[in-house]
Amino acid sequence: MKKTILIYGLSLAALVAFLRIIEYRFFVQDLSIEFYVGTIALLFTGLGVGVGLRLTRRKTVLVNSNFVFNEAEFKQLGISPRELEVLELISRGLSNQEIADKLFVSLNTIKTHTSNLFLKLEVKRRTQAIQKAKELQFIP
Amino acid sequence: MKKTILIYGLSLAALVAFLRIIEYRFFVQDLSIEFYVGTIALLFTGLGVGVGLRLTRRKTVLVNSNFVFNEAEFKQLGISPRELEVLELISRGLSNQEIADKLFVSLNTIKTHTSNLFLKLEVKRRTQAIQKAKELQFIP
DNA sequence: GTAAAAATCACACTTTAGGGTGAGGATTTG
DNA sequence: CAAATCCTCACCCTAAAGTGTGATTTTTAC
Repeated sequence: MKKTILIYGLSLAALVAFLRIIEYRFFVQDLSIEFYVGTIALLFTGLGVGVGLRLTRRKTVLVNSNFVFNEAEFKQLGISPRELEVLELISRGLSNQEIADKLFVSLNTIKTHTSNLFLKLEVKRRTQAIQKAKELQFIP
Repeated sequence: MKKTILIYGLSLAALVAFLRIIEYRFFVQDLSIEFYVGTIALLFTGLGVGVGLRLTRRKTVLVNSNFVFNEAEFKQLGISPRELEVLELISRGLSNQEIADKLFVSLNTIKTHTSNLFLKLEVKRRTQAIQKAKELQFIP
């Protein structure tokens, strides 16, 4: 990003300097104003497109590899942190017993969490919960 | 895209016309050339960024919606077409009974399919099957 | 036309998941 | 401090999932 800004500034400065130097010719030769405007417009459109592409390239990568948690929807559904933790382990394919062992709590506790999760996610099964959680971007 | 080009052309034309109209002031008031260059550069950089964003937005959508089935791995595991069908419905969150109803076969048939699937995918649960199937790109 | 693979189903059985209810302890918040 | 959340756990019961074995019928392929 800093490189982009630097290149940008230098391009602008160079262009201005160039125009300054040939300033007298600007009036003498009577090149149309459209020509200069067009040239500048073209140059900076190209730069702008480059910047735009660079901006979205990062966003695209973010969408594909990184994961943006949907905080808004998450809070609206009132899911607790512990429940989210359980949800993630469910999506990894763990059984309730395995989750219980991993979190050092009883099987019944996990069952309670999952029950509450299903209520909040409005689903009936863990497989549906996985689907919905991915849709809502609670898990990658 | 056509709209973009149209807007672009109109912007350029409008700018040229505008400069034409105030052309005499351009020399009389001796506003610095940097000002004009900067203005044009800024304007068209903005437009360029817009174009760049629009270009990549489509690509992003394509990346997210397209899905390439992993035929090679699929054949290697020896999964049958019917099993794949069941696998997909499992990943959609359907129960065995629902799958049976959808495919007009008995619950036991679906159980057999899932059992064979789990063997071939080397998993123990349907939630794990979902995970693995997505990893191997059998399902989106 | 026969062997192999795929699809179908049954029955019995075990394990896991899920629903409902209640309840105690910890932490936060007004 | 009182109310509200959250986390924890128990018990009971039903539903769904998964295992194992065996068998019949299509389909496919050679």
